Amino acid sequence: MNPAPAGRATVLHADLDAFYASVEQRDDPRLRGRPVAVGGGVVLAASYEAKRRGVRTAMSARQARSLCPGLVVVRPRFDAYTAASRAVFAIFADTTPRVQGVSIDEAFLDVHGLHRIDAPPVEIGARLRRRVRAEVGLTITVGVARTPFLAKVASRVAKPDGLLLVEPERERAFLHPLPLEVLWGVGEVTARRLHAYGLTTAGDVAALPREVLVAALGPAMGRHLHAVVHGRTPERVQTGRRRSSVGAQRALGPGPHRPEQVHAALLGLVDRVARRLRGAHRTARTVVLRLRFADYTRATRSRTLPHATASGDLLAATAAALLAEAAPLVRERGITLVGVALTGLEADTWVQPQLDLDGPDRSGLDAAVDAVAEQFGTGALVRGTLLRTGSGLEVPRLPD
DNA sequence: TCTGGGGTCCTAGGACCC
DNA sequence: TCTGGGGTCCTAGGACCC
Repeated sequence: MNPAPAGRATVLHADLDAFYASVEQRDDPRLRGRPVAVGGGVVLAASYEAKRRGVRTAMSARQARSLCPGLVVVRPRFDAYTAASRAVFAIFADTTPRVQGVSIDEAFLDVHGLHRIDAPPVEIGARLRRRVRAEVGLTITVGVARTPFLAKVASRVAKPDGLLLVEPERERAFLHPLPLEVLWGVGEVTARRLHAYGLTTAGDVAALPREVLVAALGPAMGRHLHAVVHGRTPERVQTGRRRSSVGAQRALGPGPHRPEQVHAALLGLVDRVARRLRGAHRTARTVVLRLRFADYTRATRSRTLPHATASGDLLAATAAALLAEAAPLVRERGITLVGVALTGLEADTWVQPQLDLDGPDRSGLDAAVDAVAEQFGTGALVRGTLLRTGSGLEVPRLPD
């Protein structure tokens, strides 16, 4: 962080506090002021009353209860969280057109240029907090800084129910005393590696040459961390990014599970993600099967198709083939979780469903066209190009 | 401490091509 | 003859985020 960096603090990071738990406390007055965890077997979110007593996300409910005897565990209500998130994001969009959603409960807002007609960034942040509280009934913390990364760290430090501005000339003074775990992107493994070198703060890391970090952590993480502790991260908020994968998974419990059960669970998951894929007007090229076993080891198997598709049948057949390949692993280790992800997503200018025209019923082109209409709606225009018998049809989608 | 469900990005080896 | 270097794609695994 050489001389004071140019640029002004015009990036906001807005992050709802203990989101799921706060929605539960908002909707049920009996939960207010009490330690609350949302989840079933595992804690998905904890209220600040619970966090103060050591309850953490991803902890088992049993462990959480033993740490915090009065803990109230409530089942998640995802519809309520989605609705609350939409309401908050509507306020974001009303604040600035340049919003980058990070997850269901946080976003970056670029308020560069708004101060002339509106107010300084800190005041925009303060007003955002008032509006979210008044209109949605939730508390939100806002960090304001020159870059998204610094704004994110600022909101972490300011939580809960806070507002923190990091002025460009104070970045080093703000960042360097912080424990390195606070840095976005430094998790358990990286923190442990750095601790092994006797490093505990961001400032400790900043004292090291880049080559040392690269040697210790690998090229990407080493370069990233070096840039981070010297305040050199991108200044732009990235709007208009599209998701690059969709997935679903299901824990099956300790088992043992019969192969037909696993197969049926997988088909249910494929059906779900294929629907979401089509709902988003996207197609996918790669199917990834995710497995977890009784010994908590994991495995993935993937297959890339010659063409992107949104065909539920083809995706299901591909996933089933991957599961069949992994059958020996499943038998030996005992499966406890099955998941499917679709990657290599493509835009929806056209789709190429792979239809087996030489299938057992030999139903031919008409049936194939019907299947396309059923899957993609009558808005799909069938061009009718038979690429090769059995290989598929090109189906351009009409513009909305 | 025995663990949910949704994502992003990076690494490394092998195949294949020029 | 026998062996270079670079690039891309695919597959599997891992770290990290909320």
